[in-house]
Amino acid sequence: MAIRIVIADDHTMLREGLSQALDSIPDIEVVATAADGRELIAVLGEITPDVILVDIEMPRLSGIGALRKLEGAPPAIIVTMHSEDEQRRKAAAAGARGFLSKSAPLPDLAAAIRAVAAGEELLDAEATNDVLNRHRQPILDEGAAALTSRERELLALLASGVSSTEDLADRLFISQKTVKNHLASIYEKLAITDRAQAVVEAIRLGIHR
Amino acid sequence: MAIRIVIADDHTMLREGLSQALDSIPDIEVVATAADGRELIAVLGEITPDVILVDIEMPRLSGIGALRKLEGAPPAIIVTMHSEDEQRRKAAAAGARGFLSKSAPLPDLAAAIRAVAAGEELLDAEATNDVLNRHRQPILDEGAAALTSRERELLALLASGVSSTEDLADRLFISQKTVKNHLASIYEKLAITDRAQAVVEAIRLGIHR
DNA sequence: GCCAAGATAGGCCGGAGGCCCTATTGCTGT
DNA sequence: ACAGCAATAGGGCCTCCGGCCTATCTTGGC
Repeated sequence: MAIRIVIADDHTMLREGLSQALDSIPDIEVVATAADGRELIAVLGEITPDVILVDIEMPRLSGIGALRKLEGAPPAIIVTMHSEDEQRRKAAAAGARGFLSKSAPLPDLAAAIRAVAAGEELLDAEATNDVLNRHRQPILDEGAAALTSRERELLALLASGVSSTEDLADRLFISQKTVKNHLASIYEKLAITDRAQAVVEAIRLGIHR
Repeated sequence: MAIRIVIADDHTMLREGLSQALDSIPDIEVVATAADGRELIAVLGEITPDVILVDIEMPRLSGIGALRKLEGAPPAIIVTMHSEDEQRRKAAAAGARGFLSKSAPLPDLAAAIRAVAAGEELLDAEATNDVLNRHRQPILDEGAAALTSRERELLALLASGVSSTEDLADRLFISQKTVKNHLASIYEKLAITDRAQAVVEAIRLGIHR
């Protein structure tokens, strides 16, 4: 269902931080991480993700070096600190399908992952922006995508701890009856049965605030 | 209540990634981020966090440079990619209270934040490990810390979507009555009233899986 | 101009959930 | 030895929640 990715970066703070941030996006799932090129190769021997995110600067075996050894591996997005054209060229030559700076915003990274997972390429610096724009929207599950705006509002409130029918009605300026109707509709779409499960789903789908 | 921190790093992926990862720790709250030294100074003009995390390598104004201008600012932890003694020395001279490599594991970073917030120092490379060990445990809210192991188990199940009394009882091999008793005790300790709010709190406190 | 879908609101009913009590067993620390 | 607490279990009560249906009004698409 979700796009399964592996992250390779030697700096734990970036690796684990990015891992949690991406994992919290509903249509992206981080299935493994690696601290250098060799670990990445070992990981890909065990599991096959949809996309891999690879840092260039890594000890023992660099990202570019790892890609060269990984013919036919999952499509890779090269992520780097100093994004010079020289490195972009090398990355492309090593078989990368995308190229992004670590200074790129997270939504762009998410869009790049979706784009590459869908078979697109992000190597040309000029064309990249257009490709990203086409993949801005998260691919939600079937039910979640069918939620109406009012249902999302209600769900966000629920996920913030407003659980009683009365409080929900007051916050949305509607009758308690309408709150129940919306909830029933949410339950059906998300295939759940009560408010507690609704909170679980709301948070999983990133419907907050 | 929670330790309020600000993160300064020019690479968005690390900044935002780390921000989300740290924010998900119950006793840490990221109140702002900055993309370079000048932004950091501007941010600290507006708000006063308990601890600041500062990268050294940043455009316009480096982390060290920013610290030199920030006499009397909140205690700072310097975070860097290449942790050489030379940099550690400079960081200490600029008034930093802690020094960590970006390759350090996240739990160590969290421990460092707690240590510095409590007034300790992490500048001596050898002593750092002992200090960190003294701050491994997250500082949970009063109520959450009082939860028993069985209550945590139940809460974790709830947060995974097992919401009915019957299912909870079956999963824990206890009677439905005992489930209700545990829940009542959880409600009291967390100052909440129902299962939906319990899910919100469970996830906020990191009680999962 | 019409139909579908969303937002609103109501009724009715059965059962689940929350609240208040009591009680037993076993472990832990003093 | 005893107090305290965690874990277990039960009874009774009453509210609120979820399921099922109907209905109106508005909006947007074809």
